[in-house]
Amino acid sequence: MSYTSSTMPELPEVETIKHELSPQIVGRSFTSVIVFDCKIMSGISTAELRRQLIGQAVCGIARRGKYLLFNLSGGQSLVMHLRMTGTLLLNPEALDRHVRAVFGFSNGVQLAFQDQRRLGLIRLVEDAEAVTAKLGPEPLDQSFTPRLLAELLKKRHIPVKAALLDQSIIAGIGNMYADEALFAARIHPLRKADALSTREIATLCHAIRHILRTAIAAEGASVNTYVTPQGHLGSAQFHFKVAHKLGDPCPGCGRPIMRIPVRGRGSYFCPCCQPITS
DNA sequence: CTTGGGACCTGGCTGC
DNA sequence: TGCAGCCAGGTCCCAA
Repeated sequence: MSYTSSTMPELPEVETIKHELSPQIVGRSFTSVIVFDCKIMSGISTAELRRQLIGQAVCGIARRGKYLLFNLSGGQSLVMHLRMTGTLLLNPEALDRHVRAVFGFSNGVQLAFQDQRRLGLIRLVEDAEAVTAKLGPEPLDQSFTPRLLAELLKKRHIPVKAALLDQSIIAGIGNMYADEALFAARIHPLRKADALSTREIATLCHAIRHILRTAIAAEGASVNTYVTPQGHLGSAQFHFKVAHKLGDPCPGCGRPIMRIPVRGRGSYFCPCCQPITS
């Protein structure tokens, strides 16, 4: 079976990027800003971006959902979202034609924002909270308990898969990890969120956390475009049981993995291990 | 509140 | 071999 679509950065990939960038960039200040594709920047000219960034230090790099937040010494934040095909690369040897912007730092480090499909975003904001306020809770926080998940899902009469993908309900889960979590919890993606039992929600909660933690330990999933800023391939895709595995035997029962659209998104699951009724 | 659709975007794939 | 057209999906936006 071959992978038919690209992985996009979800929570584990963005967390890995944060982890690799922090020791290189935190405490350093911007010395240069080059923008090759101004579409990536939202609402600010290159000249203005340069004027505001150069000389500012990066106090810290944080992740919220799938957003990467560079907190700056002047109080602003440089917010990046990689969307589908965005990657951040440290000190690239050559600039691919998909590189949209390059930031230089006081220690000589160069950071390239590369994005084949040009859906990624970079924004300079006064307050990162303005961007992240709409996001639901972080699934890896201690506070993300079965009780909280039950609270989030109980009024949602939508497919549970759609609920997991809704960033205002839970932040950071994308298509691949939603499928993996639902398989691990043996829940059909079309089950209504408000119809899950307490036991199913508890299982799903633990599955989400386990899947994400395992993927972070594997430095994310490299199915197509994703690489870490140091250029490593992630290996989380080797742990996948259903995501992007149409027709492969289910690791649970051996029957073929199926794919159905849920809210227009390809959803991989095992009809035998994840029955619609239960 | 929900669903459904389109828009954005481009490379890879399919089918003729 | 060439080319048109479809598809992938994170997020936003609009209509019903």
